[in-house]
Amino acid sequence: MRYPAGHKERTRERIIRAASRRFRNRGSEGVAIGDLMRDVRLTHGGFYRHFDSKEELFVEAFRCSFQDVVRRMSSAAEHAPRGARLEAIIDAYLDLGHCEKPADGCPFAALGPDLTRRPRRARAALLRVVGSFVAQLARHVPGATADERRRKARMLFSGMAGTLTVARIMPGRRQRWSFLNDAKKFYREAMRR
Amino acid sequence: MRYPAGHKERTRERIIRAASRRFRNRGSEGVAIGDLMRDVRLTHGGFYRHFDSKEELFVEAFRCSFQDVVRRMSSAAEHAPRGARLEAIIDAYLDLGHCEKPADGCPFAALGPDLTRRPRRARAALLRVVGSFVAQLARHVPGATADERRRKARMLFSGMAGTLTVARIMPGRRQRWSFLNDAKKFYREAMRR
DNA sequence: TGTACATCAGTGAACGCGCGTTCACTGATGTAC
DNA sequence: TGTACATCAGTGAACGCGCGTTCACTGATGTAC
Repeated sequence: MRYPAGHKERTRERIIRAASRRFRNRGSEGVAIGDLMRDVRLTHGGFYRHFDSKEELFVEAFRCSFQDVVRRMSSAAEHAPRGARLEAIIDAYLDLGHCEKPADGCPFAALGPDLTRRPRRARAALLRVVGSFVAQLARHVPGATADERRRKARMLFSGMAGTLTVARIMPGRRQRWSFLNDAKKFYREAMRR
Repeated sequence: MRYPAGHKERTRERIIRAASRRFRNRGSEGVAIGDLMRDVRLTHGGFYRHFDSKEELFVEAFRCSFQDVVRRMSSAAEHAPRGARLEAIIDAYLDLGHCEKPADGCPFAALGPDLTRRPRRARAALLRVVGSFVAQLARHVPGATADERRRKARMLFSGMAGTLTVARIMPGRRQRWSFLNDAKKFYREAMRR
């Protein structure tokens, strides 16, 4: 073969990462394949050696970026003392930096309603991805039963995602900052009890 | 004139209403002007007698549909007994019917991240529209000061909007229903204290 | 070791389509005289 | 009352552009012999 072993996989991965950034920045309709391939120093024609369609790429990109967020939240939790892990995750998710860099952030906050319009099958797959984050949150949420923790974790995720989206509309940095701080307090308390 | 007085205004209004439904169903990029004008039994060319651009229409449509939601929530509050008005609004917003008919529902839950990508000026205008709903909620939220009520109301709105979006991804009706019920309980309690 | 051939990631021209926007035109009614 | 003209919401052909997708081709390397 012309390229070393693993080359194709690496290229595919690079396309997915570039796409996930573009999708989060511009929305699922705002990304042209030509621009995307230019990001990874290739030409548009090569795209179809890696993906059947743009739709397939979108799902992959969502999955990939969501897993990044999960990892980031895990890391925040690990670096916090034992009793403060959930708060560390809340603070990390509602962080001003996260809010101001959607390209690196939670793809649900950047693309949520778009997922709503996908076919049932795709939605089920995307929901499973979201579920992995909820499960992670649930490990840190207080509650009598596993079920209760799961339910509270779902509220936490969906609420924080909506909050991050609202914060991103705010034109002023100060306003965003203050709003996010309120939200941190709100969700910390709401999860405590 | 060829048409009776007020005819143009009525047509403009019809276009806005049709657009607001289409935008909520398909997203801000999913609406073609030709289809839209066919909805109101006109042809695409006439569009520009009413709007400078599709962008202008989008903002108008958002405003219009948001006001509808505010009215619907007002009506829910009015029909509830004095002490249960906030709960009535929460129940109305997180209603399964609302969840399953995005075309008639909250445009923020249907288009939120899209607003994020508009220019600063447009975002400020859209945020003011959202603010009118928050102000309405704040009237019913318990709290020591007006400021505290406002802050809590913001959390309520942004959280419920995110929750509605998540519910819409769920493929099963039963699952949506159960999730929305959890959310109603969650926000009722969170607002109480 | 050398030669002929197969492989396949990537190239870039081309196709087809949809869509936002423009524009000359229509025709019913209002207005000026 | 009657006639000529102005108005303007709506029509539909046309324009231009961007974009998803296809496809014949390239050329470096691996493989068969």
